[in-house]
Amino acid sequence: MGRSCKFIGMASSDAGVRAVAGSFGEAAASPAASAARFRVAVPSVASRVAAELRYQLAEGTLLPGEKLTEATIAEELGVSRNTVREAFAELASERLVVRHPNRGVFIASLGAGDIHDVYTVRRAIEVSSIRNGGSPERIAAVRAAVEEGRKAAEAGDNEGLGSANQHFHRAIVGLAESHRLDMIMAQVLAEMRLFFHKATVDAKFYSGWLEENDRICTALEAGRTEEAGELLLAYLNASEEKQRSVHGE
Amino acid sequence: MGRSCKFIGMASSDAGVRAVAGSFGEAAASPAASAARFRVAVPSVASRVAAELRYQLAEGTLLPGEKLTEATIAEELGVSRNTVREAFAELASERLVVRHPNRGVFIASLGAGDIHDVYTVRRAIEVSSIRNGGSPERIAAVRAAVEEGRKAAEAGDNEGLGSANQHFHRAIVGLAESHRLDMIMAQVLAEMRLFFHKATVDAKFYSGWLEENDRICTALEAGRTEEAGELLLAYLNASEEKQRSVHGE
DNA sequence: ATTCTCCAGATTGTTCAACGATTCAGCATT
DNA sequence: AATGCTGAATCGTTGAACAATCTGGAGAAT
Repeated sequence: MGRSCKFIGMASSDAGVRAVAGSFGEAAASPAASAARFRVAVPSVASRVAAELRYQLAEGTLLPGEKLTEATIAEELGVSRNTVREAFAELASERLVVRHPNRGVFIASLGAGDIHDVYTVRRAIEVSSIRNGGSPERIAAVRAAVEEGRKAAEAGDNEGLGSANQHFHRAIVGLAESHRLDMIMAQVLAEMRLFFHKATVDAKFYSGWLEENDRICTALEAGRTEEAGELLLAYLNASEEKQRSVHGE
Repeated sequence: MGRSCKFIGMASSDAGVRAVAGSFGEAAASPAASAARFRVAVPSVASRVAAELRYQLAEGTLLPGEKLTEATIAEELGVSRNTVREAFAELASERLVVRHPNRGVFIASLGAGDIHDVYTVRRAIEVSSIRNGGSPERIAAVRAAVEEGRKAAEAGDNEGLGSANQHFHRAIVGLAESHRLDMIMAQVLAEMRLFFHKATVDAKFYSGWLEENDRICTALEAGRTEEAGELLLAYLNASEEKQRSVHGE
């Protein structure tokens, strides 16, 4: 019986579209796709299920370590078990869930080692991106993220503050104008979001990096990319240290 | 009717195992998995199908742009269409195939833009890894890859030469001891393999980088990581340029 | 009391068959 | 030549089924 598909449209911002965006994002790559450039992006049901789960995951409805039962989710969302399975495959490829053969899929949880690992990736791609500078437009995007953070701070919007920080770092990676780097960064940030629910938004946690971001951005605008890279690196190291202290060990 | 599963075991070296390795590779991350640490790694059928396709892809049996029909492959490999579908999802997440909704999946092909993109990723993670040095064991692994290349050159083994080069660069990323960076590198290399079939192994293509690798490795061993990074960066830039010239535009 | 064996219940992995939806190519129409 | 239609092929999704595997506990053995 076809149910009401109540989860349509509540996809998590960009995640839901990405799966489909990938199918026409490489217009230059596949000649056959050049004709259908403006295809209407209607994500498959599987992708929407994945998006819904991503949403609940970012929202904190689903907690790390929790088990996801195929049948349950299939019924809850009114889709076939097979479709849920495809959604799981999608999420597993993003490391948001872990598959244990014959046991099921569990929401991923970052261990102490993973924290260092994630920050290693961030150091690699963020510092590399900023050291090579970027077009004026891309630099402007970085500045915009700094402004966004400042406004959120003034408004006392803690939620917006965290999101602005993510925009800042995403904008930095954006300097490189590399689709693949953007994807990697998005994935890493998604993994970290999973984690932030433990280290609940700590007021002190965000203190300080507002001006830090400003300084980094200023150095970047002035063309002192080497200095910007150093500042960013220092920030990432400090951030990792903070995370580690918050998260035991 | 259960067929003979003739493709069991012919998985492409590491690719086939990786999907499963991921399910118990994070022993520290998921506490629940600690008990079943030594589980026998029997990849699911879907993973084996994916491995088989990866193999044919690396082998050149399947060419970029080619279409993969679900039903055909399902019959050829004696598995269900649904399973093939899961395999496709796996490959799509690795960018080895591209999904066109309602049209099918096609073997990915790298365009001019993708080349630059891929090299941007490599510059970011390889240079970052080498600049931070690494443990003696990891450095020894880099040296081993250089030796492997030298021996292959002496033996006139062109095939082994290319593979040694990949080992070299993988060893460099290995310096960072980051599982995620390793995965990213493996994926990027897999993508490039797809591409090399066009720029058929050109003798001149490999000329020069043998000593280049040696010099990079020597600098690394001497602790001159900054210099090693510069050399590596120069190599990557030159390599990208070569690729671009070979590949039109 | 601890360990071992074994069994029943639950969940996953995989297959199969079916149906609507979408695309594509060829042909007819204007 | 451009447009619109029709039919075949393929994809997306569903639902049901079955074997394989895991889980947890009851009972037996030490």
